[in-house]
Amino acid sequence: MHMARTSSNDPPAGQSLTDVLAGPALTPGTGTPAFSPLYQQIKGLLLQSLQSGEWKSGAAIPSELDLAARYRVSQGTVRKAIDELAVENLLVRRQGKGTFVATHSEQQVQYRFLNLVPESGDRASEGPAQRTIIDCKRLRASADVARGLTIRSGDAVLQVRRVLAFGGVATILEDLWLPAGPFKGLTAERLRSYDGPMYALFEAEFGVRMVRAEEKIRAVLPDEQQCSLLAVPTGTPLLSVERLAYTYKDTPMELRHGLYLTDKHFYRNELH
Amino acid sequence: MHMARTSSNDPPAGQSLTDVLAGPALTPGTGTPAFSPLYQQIKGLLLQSLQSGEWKSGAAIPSELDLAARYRVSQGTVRKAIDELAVENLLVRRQGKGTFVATHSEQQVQYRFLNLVPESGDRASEGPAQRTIIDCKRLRASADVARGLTIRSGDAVLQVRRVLAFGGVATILEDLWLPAGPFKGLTAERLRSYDGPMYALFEAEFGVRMVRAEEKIRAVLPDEQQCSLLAVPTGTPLLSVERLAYTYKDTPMELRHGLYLTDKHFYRNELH
DNA sequence: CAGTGGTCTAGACCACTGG
DNA sequence: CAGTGGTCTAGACCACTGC
Repeated sequence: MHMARTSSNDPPAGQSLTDVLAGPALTPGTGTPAFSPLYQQIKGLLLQSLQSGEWKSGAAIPSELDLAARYRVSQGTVRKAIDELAVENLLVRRQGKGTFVATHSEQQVQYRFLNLVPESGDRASEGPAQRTIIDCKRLRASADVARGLTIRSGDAVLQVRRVLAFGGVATILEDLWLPAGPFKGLTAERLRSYDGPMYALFEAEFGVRMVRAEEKIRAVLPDEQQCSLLAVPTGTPLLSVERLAYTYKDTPMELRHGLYLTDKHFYRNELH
Repeated sequence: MHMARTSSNDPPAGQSLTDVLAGPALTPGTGTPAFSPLYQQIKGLLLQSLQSGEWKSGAAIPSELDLAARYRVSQGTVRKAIDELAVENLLVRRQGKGTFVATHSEQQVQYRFLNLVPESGDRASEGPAQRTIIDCKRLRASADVARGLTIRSGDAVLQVRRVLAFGGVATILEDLWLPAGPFKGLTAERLRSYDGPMYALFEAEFGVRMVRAEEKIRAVLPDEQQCSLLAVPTGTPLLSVERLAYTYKDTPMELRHGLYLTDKHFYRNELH
């Protein structure tokens, strides 16, 4: 078996890291073992603890020294693993306090996944969004929805429709599709009674943390129903935002289609 | 003067880093000196060398060991500085070869700042864009343009208009505004004769490297002229993409307004 | 004050590239 | 094979938090 480390720097005997790893991690199709740095393996273990729910949303994970002892590696190595998870927004470091599991239920990151901002650029000025749940239905996945969520066509899904308004002006119309399994018990009433971002509710009620998402954006003209829900005249161009949101391990957990009125707002993006 | 390091770990006497730094780096408004880690200061020096043109686009910068010797710090410290610049896409690391100044003139990153992708998701399949320069005029900055580029209203700017087509289908109509100073001598002919991304030409001809950009995206309806240039019927919704591109030191160097036809393409974005 | 993350060093060794 | 970036360790000390 290929090991990441075979030098004299190996930790003293005991339950070494390689003992708890699954296998040699071969690269399929090549005869050469895939080199996997120790910190990447640690990262995988941390990810596992996150996914398994060992550490709850918003809670502190063990200190770097504790983790180093647990995995029998140096602090620097777990640091590097945590660094990457922090960059990916799965963990949040707070100097002097500890390292915490990222969550959608904090004021400062309320809109982590919403790139629509008011013309002024200042979200605080327009105040919080007014959320209106239109309905929440259980139905069978269409081919499109099934493909997005990588489930079988016809599998049970929940469809949520809602409108977001800012300063009393309806601005976003959204349809969401969720796999019925992980979100069993979700109702329109529950959605209406929850005061906070939907992803925060998903964390709290269903233990589902959205970690990453991809969006496909187009310009479209709304149909009659969409016009009436957003209270805009026909012929008003809207942003169509199709989002696929993933939880850990790149598992798609939500398909979302949004229509954004970009009259007084715009979709902000940063390029690097 | 506040120094980042005052411990016994200080390097031996000689031209230490603090000798070459400008000042104490106070935080305005507070009486406490701003703590600036060594690697951040190194990062600033590297940035300076990039900005001054000491290292050309695409060229290798000195090795980590060389830089460590130059600045009299450990390899790990310059490593951390380079790490950040690599994350920001200012530098590119290549194991075994060296660290290079990022450039827009490489095949693999041709479309670093263009988020429009074909429906298939595969850019290679549609081949390279056909670029048509419509004109390149020298004129006086309007209030809007001046505000974006943080110059004075009425200052000389260059305006470029072009159309990009994919597979023969006009898809993007763009207007660019550039400060006339840094881009002195730019003509429509020069733009037409250059085979490659415009930002690559900017690097090669004017030493201007675009490093970062912000985009504001809206859905709009094109006017008559825009319709004819893109060969779409009136009433076709288009993506309006307003980009402000920056070079080093957060200096805005280009204002760009694009209209994207999202019929067979979409604007792709990743959320974290 | 103890405990946390953050910085810095010095040195060893590994993986990769090219002559 | 020498030179580059990449990993890992061990240990010291700094900055920040909260009791």
